[in-house]
Amino acid sequence: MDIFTTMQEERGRLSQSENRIADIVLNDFEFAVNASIVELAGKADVSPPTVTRFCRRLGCESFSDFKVQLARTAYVGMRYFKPEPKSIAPADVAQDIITKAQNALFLLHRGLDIPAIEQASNRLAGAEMIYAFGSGGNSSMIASELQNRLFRLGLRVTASSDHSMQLMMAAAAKPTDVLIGSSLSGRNAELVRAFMLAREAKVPTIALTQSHSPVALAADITVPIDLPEGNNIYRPTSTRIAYLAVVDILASLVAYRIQPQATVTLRRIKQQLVTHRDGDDRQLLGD
Amino acid sequence: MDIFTTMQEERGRLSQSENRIADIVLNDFEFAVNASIVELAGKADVSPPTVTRFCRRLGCESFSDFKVQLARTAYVGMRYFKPEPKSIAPADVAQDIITKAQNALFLLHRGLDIPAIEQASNRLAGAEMIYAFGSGGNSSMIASELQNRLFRLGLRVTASSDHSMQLMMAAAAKPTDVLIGSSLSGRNAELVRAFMLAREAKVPTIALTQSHSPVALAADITVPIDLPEGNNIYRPTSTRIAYLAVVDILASLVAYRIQPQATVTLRRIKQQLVTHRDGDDRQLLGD
DNA sequence: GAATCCTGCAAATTATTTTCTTGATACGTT
DNA sequence: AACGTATCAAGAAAATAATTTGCAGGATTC
Repeated sequence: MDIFTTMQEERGRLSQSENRIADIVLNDFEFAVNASIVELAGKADVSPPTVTRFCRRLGCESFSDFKVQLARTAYVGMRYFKPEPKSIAPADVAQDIITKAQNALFLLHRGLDIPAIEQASNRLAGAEMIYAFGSGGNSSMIASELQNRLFRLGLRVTASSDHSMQLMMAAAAKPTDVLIGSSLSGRNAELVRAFMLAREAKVPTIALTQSHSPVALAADITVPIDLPEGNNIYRPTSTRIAYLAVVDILASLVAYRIQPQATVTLRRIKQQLVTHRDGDDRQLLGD
Repeated sequence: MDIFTTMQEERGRLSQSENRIADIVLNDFEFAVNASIVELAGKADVSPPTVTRFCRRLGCESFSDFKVQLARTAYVGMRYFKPEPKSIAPADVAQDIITKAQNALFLLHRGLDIPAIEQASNRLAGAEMIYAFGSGGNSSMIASELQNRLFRLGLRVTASSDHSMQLMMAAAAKPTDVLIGSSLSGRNAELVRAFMLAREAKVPTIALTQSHSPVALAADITVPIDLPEGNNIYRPTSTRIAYLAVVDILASLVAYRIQPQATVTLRRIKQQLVTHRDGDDRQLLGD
């Protein structure tokens, strides 16, 4: 666990002096990582020993250990508390976007439901046919990414972003198939309907979505992805990056599970690309 | 600049004692962030003052400042030096993928050519029509992402992953249009050809690709994206995430540039989605 | 052979932690 | 209700540990 989370969780259980320290660290992180124990104590209006005790309570060895822990999570974790970019200068915009993306990955990792992912990858690895569903600019990309990643492993996959097709496919699917759907908001009603249909037909379903959302509830297995969205309307979706990472993880696990088969297929695809020299992802298959 | 890069760059200019310190820090990072100056000095077989001088030379205020800097970059930067995941246990695979993705973002940020990005976004903002090209599972995704992001801003865009279409479009484009192409490897010959065609017709071209690659050389403006690929054949493309981030940055800058127009279009699209309730990216337009 | 630079020693300084003590609060007892 | 005791927080001072500075010897280079 990282120190920031710990600090926020412990917040209630701390004494008032300790809370003041926590406040300062949380608010003025830059100051905190650079300050000595005396400076920090001074600013919080407490004595140095209190700071030491504060660090210990948070599970650190010592004050300097605390600072290291702090600096450690800072790069990613901290920025989460910072609001919008300082300016719209290109460098700031770039930094903001990259930071947000890193943050999304950070938070994703924190909240990842490993057992669910494992279960999902097992299902996928054993499926006779996989249907990947998603609509809207973002989820449809996830769906095709699933297709893209899984077909390379020698699996039978089709992706669809078309609601009507999704319903028909869900109706046509067999219990030995798997239906996997993505919805960033978790409120894609059509996808829910497709999942319902699948459920009636005993087709296993996997959802990549926000937990407790309608889509999540409609699926057999949910791989929850819960991230706060930034609020700049021009700046969507570091969330999408988190989804892609999840697809990456799923595909990797499936690959490990069906290793021999996958190697052969990959080699064949690669051969194809090298021979033709016009593909654009030779490198991406490894070299 | 981060301390790791600095350390590696300074490596040659350091004295032997200092080099020994650098070695230890580079190799056993975990030890280094936790050690006191005496411990570190002991392990490197030098005196504590030498360690202090070492830190100063690297541009740090003091030893503790050095440790903070170290811990700071560690989360992302350090992992870069670590090899493949420890095991194929789901949790390790997940961590590996996420770390690699964060790393890609980190390296992207480090190597970002801001002026090029700014230039590119200006061109895009002023284009009468935008053609977004990319082939192969990955770059075609980038192309459609460009389309997806830019059309929301009220720009005229079309994306194509079809070589023949690309050539025809390049031939049909006017000097007031812009052609933007993505190639992860930089060796997509067809894209190079399309760029050549565009050049003849004085159509401005933008490339998202590896610097110094054929594609980069064929374009007017190159936004270089240089990242080392991991070598696990099942594990492609934290690179793709970096490309997406670049698209995000470009789109944001374009948005800022044409603000009033963009707001209106976004509102309209959003209206559309809310009314129909079946889209999946209401949130992604902001709220 | 001179100058420069590296390096460690010892001293000085600074930072951190431990110990001890005080004061406050809560709880149980009369 | 009042008193006493236990418990805990928090600071002061002392002790300890860590870090830095100044200085001098030694190596290296020109």
